[in-house]
Amino acid sequence: MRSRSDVLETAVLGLLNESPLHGYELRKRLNLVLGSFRAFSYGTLYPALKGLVTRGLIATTESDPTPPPRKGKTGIPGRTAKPMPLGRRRVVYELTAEGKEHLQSVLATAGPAAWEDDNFDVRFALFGQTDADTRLRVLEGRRTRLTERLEAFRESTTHPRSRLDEYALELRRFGLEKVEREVHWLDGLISTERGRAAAQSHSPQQEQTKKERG
Amino acid sequence: MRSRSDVLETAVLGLLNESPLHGYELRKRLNLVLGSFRAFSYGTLYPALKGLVTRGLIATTESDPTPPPRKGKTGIPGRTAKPMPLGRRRVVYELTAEGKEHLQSVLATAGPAAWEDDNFDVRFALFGQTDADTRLRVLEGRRTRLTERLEAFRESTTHPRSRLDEYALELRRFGLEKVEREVHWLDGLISTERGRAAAQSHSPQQEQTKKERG
DNA sequence: GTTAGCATGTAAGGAGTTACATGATTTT
DNA sequence: AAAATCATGTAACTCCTTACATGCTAAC
Repeated sequence: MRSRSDVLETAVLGLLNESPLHGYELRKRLNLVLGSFRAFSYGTLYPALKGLVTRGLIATTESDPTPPPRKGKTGIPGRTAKPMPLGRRRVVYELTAEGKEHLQSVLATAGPAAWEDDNFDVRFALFGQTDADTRLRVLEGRRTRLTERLEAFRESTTHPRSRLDEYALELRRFGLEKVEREVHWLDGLISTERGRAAAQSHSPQQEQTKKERG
Repeated sequence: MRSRSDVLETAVLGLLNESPLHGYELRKRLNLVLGSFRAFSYGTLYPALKGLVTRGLIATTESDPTPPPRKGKTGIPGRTAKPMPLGRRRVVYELTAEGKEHLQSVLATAGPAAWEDDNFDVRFALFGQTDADTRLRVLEGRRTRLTERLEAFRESTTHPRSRLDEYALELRRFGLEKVEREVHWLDGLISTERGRAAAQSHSPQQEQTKKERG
């Protein structure tokens, strides 16, 4: 079974589902969307794309070298030993039918794999392609996970196995605060999602009585 | 040229400088001090300790099995020949003279290696063993680093190369907020350190007073 | 006319994890 | 007597980075 990171794979699939892209552009988008906290290099991206092609989840469409191809030289002179002379060609990737299917099944899961540290950010970034029910369950799962961590954190503070000095304590305090802030952030998101779910479930038949009807 | 992580190495040296420890205990302390955001496994720790021994920075002192020897068996019958059959023995590590020297030189550096994401936490956790001048410079260096990041972040938002959807934007916003909070945290620490430095320069009792500072 | 950015890839290797192997001691 | 925890270690593997190799095109 596929267990691990999948972060890059999911991110690539998610971005390509929005529009086909070539590797270079893909990397920029990746690092924009997952902004600053997770930057992948080409040495990671290209082999990963290769793997996805092999597994049939994405397909390549070699594009013409630059849209205006007025320069001749298309004939390839003499030495053809190489598998296409590298250069300003672009290899455009897009999802296959299986790729779309796979992505949907990934985005529909709401288990630990979705809310653990490594994966949560990507999954959240792709919430636009995730259904409302799953969004809510992922947010709640993450919230539970964080409060568990908070619990363990506080316990180890009240039962100190060894004394920490001033600075180590301050570092812990700040770390705790970060987690608390994320929980608070999640609370806001969760209530927004619940509001949306309520509005949506009433919407098809009857309009929710939110502001009007006073 | 030692460039990389060094995180574990520095952390180990720092902890052993406070008191000699055996591997198992060391790991627990490590994960307490660097709490939750960086947990190392034995598969990482033991080889690292081995390496530090090889490099002469730490030395082992094989301890008697179980410190409280009230239970018979204190004598330990003719052993010593074998590398000791695995079990409840403890290999206690402590810093050598070179190890102490090395640690001091590491803790005295205030360059990017001290304030980049990977290393900052460990360096901060060891501020209790760092001199005031270096503490301040590390904090300021980190602050500058973070404000640079903030700048780049905002620029890429005001010059959007591609539009991000609602959730991706929210993720970015929250990420930005985290960085802003850390800057604010640093501001508090920096002013505390400055206050301390001022107070200390009035009572030049012990400790080093070297360095100019005009 | 040279620098900077675009574009694609490969090879070597570092840092860390999981799973395994072994066994003693404490607790239930 | 079983289970948990203490304690040390190794082997295989994963993920990712750096450095390299190649060459086009735009801008200064």
